[in-house]
Amino acid sequence: MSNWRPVGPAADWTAMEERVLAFWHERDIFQRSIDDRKGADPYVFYEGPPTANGRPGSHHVLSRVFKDIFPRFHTMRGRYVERKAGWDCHGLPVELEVEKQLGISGKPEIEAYGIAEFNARCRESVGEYLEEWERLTDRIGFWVDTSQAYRTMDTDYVESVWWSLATLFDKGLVYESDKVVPYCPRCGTALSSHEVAQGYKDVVDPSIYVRFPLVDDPGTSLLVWTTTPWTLPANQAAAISPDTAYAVVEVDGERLVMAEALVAKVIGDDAVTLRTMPASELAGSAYEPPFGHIPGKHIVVMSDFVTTEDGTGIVHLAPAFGEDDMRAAREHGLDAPNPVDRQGLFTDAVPEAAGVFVKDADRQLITNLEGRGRVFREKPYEHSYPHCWRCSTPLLYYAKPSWYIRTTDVRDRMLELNEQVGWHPDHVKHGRFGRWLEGNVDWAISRERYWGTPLPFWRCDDCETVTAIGSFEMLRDRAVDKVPVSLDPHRPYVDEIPIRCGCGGVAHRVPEVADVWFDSGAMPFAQHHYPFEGEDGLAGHFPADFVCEALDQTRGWFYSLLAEGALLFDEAPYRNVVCLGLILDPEGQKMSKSKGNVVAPWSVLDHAGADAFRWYLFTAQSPWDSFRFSLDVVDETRRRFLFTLWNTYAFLATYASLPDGFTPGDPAPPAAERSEMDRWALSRLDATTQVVTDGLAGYDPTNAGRALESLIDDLSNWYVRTGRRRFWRNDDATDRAAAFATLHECLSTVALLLAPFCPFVADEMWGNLVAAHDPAAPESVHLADWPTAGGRRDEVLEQAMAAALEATTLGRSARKEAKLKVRQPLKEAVIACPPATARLLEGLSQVVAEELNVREVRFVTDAEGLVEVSLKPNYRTLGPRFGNEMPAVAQAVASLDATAAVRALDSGTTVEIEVNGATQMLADDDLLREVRPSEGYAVAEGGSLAVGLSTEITPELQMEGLARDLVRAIQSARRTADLKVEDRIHLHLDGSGRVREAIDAHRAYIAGEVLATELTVGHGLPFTPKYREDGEIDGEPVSIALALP
RNA sequence: GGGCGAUUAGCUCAGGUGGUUAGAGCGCAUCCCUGAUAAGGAUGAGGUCCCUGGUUCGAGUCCAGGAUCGCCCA
Repeated sequence: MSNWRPVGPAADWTAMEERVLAFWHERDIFQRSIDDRKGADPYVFYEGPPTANGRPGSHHVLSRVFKDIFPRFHTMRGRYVERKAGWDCHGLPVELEVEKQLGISGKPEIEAYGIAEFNARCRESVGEYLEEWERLTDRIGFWVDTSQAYRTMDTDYVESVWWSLATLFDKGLVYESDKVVPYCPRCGTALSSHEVAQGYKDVVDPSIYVRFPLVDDPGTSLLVWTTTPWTLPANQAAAISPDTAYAVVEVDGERLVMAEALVAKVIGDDAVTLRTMPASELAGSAYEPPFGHIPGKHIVVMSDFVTTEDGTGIVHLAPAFGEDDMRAAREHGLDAPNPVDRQGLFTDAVPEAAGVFVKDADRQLITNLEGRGRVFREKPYEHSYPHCWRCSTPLLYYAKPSWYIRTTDVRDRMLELNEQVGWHPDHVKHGRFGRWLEGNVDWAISRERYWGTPLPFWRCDDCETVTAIGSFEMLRDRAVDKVPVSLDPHRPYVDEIPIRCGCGGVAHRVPEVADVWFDSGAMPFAQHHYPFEGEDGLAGHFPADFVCEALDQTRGWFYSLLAEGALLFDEAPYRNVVCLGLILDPEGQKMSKSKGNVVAPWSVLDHAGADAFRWYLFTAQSPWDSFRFSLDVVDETRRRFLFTLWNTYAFLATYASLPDGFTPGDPAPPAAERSEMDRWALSRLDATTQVVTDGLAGYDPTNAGRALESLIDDLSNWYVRTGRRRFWRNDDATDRAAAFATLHECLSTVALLLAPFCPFVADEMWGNLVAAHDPAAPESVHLADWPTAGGRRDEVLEQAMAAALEATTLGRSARKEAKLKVRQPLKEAVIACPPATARLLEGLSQVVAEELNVREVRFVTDAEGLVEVSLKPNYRTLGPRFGNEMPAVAQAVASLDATAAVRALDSGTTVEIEVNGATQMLADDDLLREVRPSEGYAVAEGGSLAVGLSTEITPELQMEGLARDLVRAIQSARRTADLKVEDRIHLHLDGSGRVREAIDAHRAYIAGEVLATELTVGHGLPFTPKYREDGEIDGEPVSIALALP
């Protein structure tokens, strides 16, 4: 009793996927796949939390399917793989979105609106697209538990983050410092270096060469170059390079001072150098500041950071607006006045531009300078300048107090830990990521914003001591007033909870919130509310075996995870990292809404389905390369791979379900006793199982997938195509059983191997191939164990099959050349090849004969005139032996009598050649043979063999060809008449004399092929036909009539 | 300006440790097959392997320099 479900064409792939999805939900397959492995060795996966306040795009599908494939694989391998989803909730992106919704902008307007209400809106906003994210996650088959998702805004999560910040504070790793930081005046907050990294843009700024007239040397000016004219009002000094020579040059009657090396570049050939001096001579000179309102020393100082790569070798110092400037100012005891407010507007200290945004003030400041004859030259300067990664406002470098984590303390440790991580691609370890770590600077973690984890630091109003609060319990203990039971640990509520300081005073929370990257870097412990819950701590949850994100996360999540892992646990938080490339449009341009080249994931899913989408992403190229993505490429994937797979599967299911078919478990000969084709298929299967296993274990789905694709191609286009007859109306029941058992095992195993890649079709196949027939088998492929290679690898056989394939290819080529169509049988094919190849091919000559439609395949390997032989040197063996004598060797080989040499080699002796006067012996291995049949055949040659076809068509062969044409015509008639494959018919034929002759000669063959239980010939129909047609074959009239018996 | 990566057919990509006809798919052209059929297959055209130099008997592959593109950083 067979339970085969009919398999139609792969027309509606998405409907199949929806069906499988429903099955998973109904039977709770995902949860069971985890629960089944409870107690097993855990395989830890961390979900890097996306922010769900926007629609998911195709690039999210990329990372989500890569996050899916390895956990699925390791689950099947027997590991316990929990998969907790997560959502990043805090941060500027969310605040900005809400600002947009509310139609407000900037901090003053937010505060006017009210922080409590504003944060409430933020909380709502992060869930806005949650439903779509979950729907997409489900539809692409990303198995992750969204019902237990961690959210960085949750009270428990925040408490864990507090614990970590307080721990670091108590270790002395947190400090507050006045530093020049990249600052977004619109958002009103400093940005961390990894945020700055995301916002570089090429812009054109005005650059000017400004005169700083020397006080003691009227008519002489320092020449200073700057690309930020707006910083000139805050000028405090001019810096020069201590190792550089400076020159006084005369230009158009004035004297200018600059680095000697830059004179030609800046002034040109007109410059007349009056004298040069060492930097030390220039140091200490006083000059007239560009703007006079802000007091300062306004002298020349020496500083190491000054170079002569561009500019004039004299740098204007505005300590409030540059990191180097600030350091130099400290060295030389200079002040750092800051005439710019938090919105980036000039204060009244700069009357020329009071109230103007600094970047907009450039023009009027330059005009002002020009009016006073201070501008030597102005030219637009194109450079890349950092912008706010969310709102695109140009960042200012700006001195202000910020909170820092002393990551530089663990820099070396992070480098050590990085050594333990398996990076994919591996060059990231010492390249992009390693170099980034080497240049580590302290992590600026404070943000003067609203929607984020509040820094758990309370500063005493009296003694200014800072206390770090590491838990809500501690907060309750220390709070001046009673803390509500349902505390929302966000602003403004925590701001309103003063605590008692040790000095007896009262402390208030500092106003800042934490960098969102600190939140996400805390997920290994915060997602489990560590250390507040459970005895086991992080056992089984740390470190991760595997994380995966886009390559740009080297400075983002990959870094924040490692930094927090090193600081808190002295351990690398992940063992393997897979980096993913960008999704680009077909022209290689970044997808962006403004360009209108975005491919929405839903359009791909609705049209091509999730399996095709996934397969494309896994196999198109290495994951870290960019994807030139379009619907077309996914569609091509589907046609090429999935349809081929489906056809093969449909073939098996269709024929197995016929009365003479097959039910899994039917007795079949052991693999070793099956035919060459079967053993070859099983050998290929075992080889592929090994490659796919190794590939996935090594985080290389690309080569694993490609190996699988090549197996499917072999099965479809060689094993099934050449073996179709074995499955249907094969009187040899043993052979039939062997064929079915082989193909069934191959496809069942393919379903297992494919399960992590294309979980839908894999489960669909599994259901029909395995689960439907075996009550003991898991009902879903995702509950099954990963297959192991069966040890049936036979490399000699695989080599032989490759030769057989080559022989058929060459034979077809020869047929084409001779214009002999394949349906016309020919007498023989002659395969000329070395004896070793012939031995390989002998067992497969039947297959070759059928493919080429020849009665006989003959091998010619000797040198008796049937073949022509030529010899070439085998460079691989001879090269190392003869080195630079190789040209002479090649010449000697060419002049050998090939026929005699081959005869000698075949009889086991060696061949002598003379190289530069010395006699050398060559063995069989040292010479490559090229053999081809002699005259009288249509020949095609390949690398190691040549195939000749006898071109003579005897009347007998012609009859046979005609009979085959007839069969084809009758089969076509059967189809037109809408008969079932297994319907028996009465058949009546008529035609010319030659046609009748062919029918007489091949009567049994024709009747057998077309399932005719009765075959009559001649005029006048002996029955009422169900269908009839008249036509021509090979120019001969033919009429066909058929009826059901 | 620095780091990392890439550059192979019209397009998308493969090409252990150097070895003498550089491969596949798509597209194109010409065909074949006909009970896997709303499929399948073959043959062919198409290549200065980015450029220049070097190492070597021999370089798509190794080395140096350069060009272009991308990402990251200053």
